[in-house]
Amino acid sequence: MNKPATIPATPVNLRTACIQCNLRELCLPMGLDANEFEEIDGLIAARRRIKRQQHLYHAGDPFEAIYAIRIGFFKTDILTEDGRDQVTGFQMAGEILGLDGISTDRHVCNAVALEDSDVCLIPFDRLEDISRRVEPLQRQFNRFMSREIVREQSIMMLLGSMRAEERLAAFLLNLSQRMQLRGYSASEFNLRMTREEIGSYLGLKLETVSRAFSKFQEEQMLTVHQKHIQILDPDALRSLVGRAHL
Amino acid sequence: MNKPATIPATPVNLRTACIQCNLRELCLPMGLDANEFEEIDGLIAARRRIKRQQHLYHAGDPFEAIYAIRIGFFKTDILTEDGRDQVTGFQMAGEILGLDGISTDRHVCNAVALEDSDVCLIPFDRLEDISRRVEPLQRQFNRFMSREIVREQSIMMLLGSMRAEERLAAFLLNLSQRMQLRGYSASEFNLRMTREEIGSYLGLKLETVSRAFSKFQEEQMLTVHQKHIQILDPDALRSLVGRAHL
DNA sequence: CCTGTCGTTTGACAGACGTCAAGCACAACA
DNA sequence: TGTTGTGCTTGACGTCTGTCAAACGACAGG
Repeated sequence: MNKPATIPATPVNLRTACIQCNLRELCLPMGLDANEFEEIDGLIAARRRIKRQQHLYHAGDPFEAIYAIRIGFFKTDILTEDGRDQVTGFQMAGEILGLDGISTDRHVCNAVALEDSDVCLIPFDRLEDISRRVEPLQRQFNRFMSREIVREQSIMMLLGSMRAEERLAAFLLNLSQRMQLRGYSASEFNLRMTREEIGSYLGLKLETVSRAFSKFQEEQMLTVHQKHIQILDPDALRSLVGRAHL
Repeated sequence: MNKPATIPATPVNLRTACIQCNLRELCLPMGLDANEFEEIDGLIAARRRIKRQQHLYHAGDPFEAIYAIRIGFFKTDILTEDGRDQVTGFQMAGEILGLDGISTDRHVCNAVALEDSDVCLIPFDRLEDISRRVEPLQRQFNRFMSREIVREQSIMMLLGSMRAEERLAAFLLNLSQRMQLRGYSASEFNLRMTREEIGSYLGLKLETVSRAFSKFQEEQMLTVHQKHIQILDPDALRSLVGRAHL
């Protein structure tokens, strides 16, 4: 049995990592042409395998690289000295981890795998370097940063102006849409996180999340069994989110 | 939609805009040396004067430039179709507006001046262009994007895990610190926004904000008269924020 | 198979904040 | 100086969500 020492050797040819990756149209190299793919050769320094419940990085770690998720599912969270703890996001294949570390040269949050995962390690100075030569990569990277800003704004909206059931509905619809983008069913999937983690992300207690699930099930909007979700009436969920509460 | 008619002519020599600007150590060109200042010549395309209550841009406007605030104070907010409205941030001199527009080529939120203001218009393609040649500018810009991500994460923490008084305390301390950075008093300043805008930002109703102010005043942490704030006991505010609620 | 643990569900209750309403302060303006 | 409007304060009350507690199912280890 081979225990992975540090960064496990990968048989993958990293020189063609992105070209061969079937996530390339979701991920950083989105929209690059053949020539440009040549140029971003060497963007990926390594692959790293992270087992369930392991950290990819910790808050406070020096920031050296960002990570593109190839396979798996992560959460990011922050734990403050006074014991406050909050999940700041859930990330899936094709999404980028670590952008918050750029500002202070240290990671601000923890990144934890919620299932066995596989990430591409992109040294940040290398990314900056190549970005200066490959305009579309620069453009794409800026878009990713901005997209993260927009994503967080929508969480702010959610936390600031929605009630429990609206929050959960918005959360499920968002998950559903991201699953679909990756070729999975939009209506049926398994949650990778606990009720407590959902609650933490949505600014709710786990009991409230659980009650909301039960309510949705009573009202035939979906079925829940453990982590398995089947959305029966997405429009009902949408109308929940889209209705200003009086 | 009251868009400002044109871009008013400015007598300023824009070729030396940043060099002569006393905000340069807070703003994008932070840390650039003399040579690099030469190179970012022409980064600023124009200045724009925005009167109180006027929009700098609207949600949905095509994204072409970001804005550096020279003088003044802004809020950004989002108004959804269903009538949900939320302030997503308050920005002061030296801070950058418009980063959220990069991802979709359209502005996501509205930017409204809360007092007569003056901004530097930075065409985004020009910024990208110069960033490719001037590494410190690229670096600095990436940091600004990342800083915005971190800022929003801290709002998420606030909205997700703090109670009303803690939120207001955190808000006031943040304002205070930013005032101080700009050479103003950390303990005494005027709010530029209404209770309703504060509430919207903090995910609270204006009455709750008002009550929290009154409570703080009763407890001698500060004095409030209208928009004038004097912080008497910053440590008391800090301990409010830093204490996990049981 | 039993047992302990963890995640979840559900109920009863309490408290923080929202809602609604009235009245006040201050500024703009006639 | 009076009037009007906007923003703010304060009170009474309702409700959503948090808190505390009990019990259940799934799963892992002995």
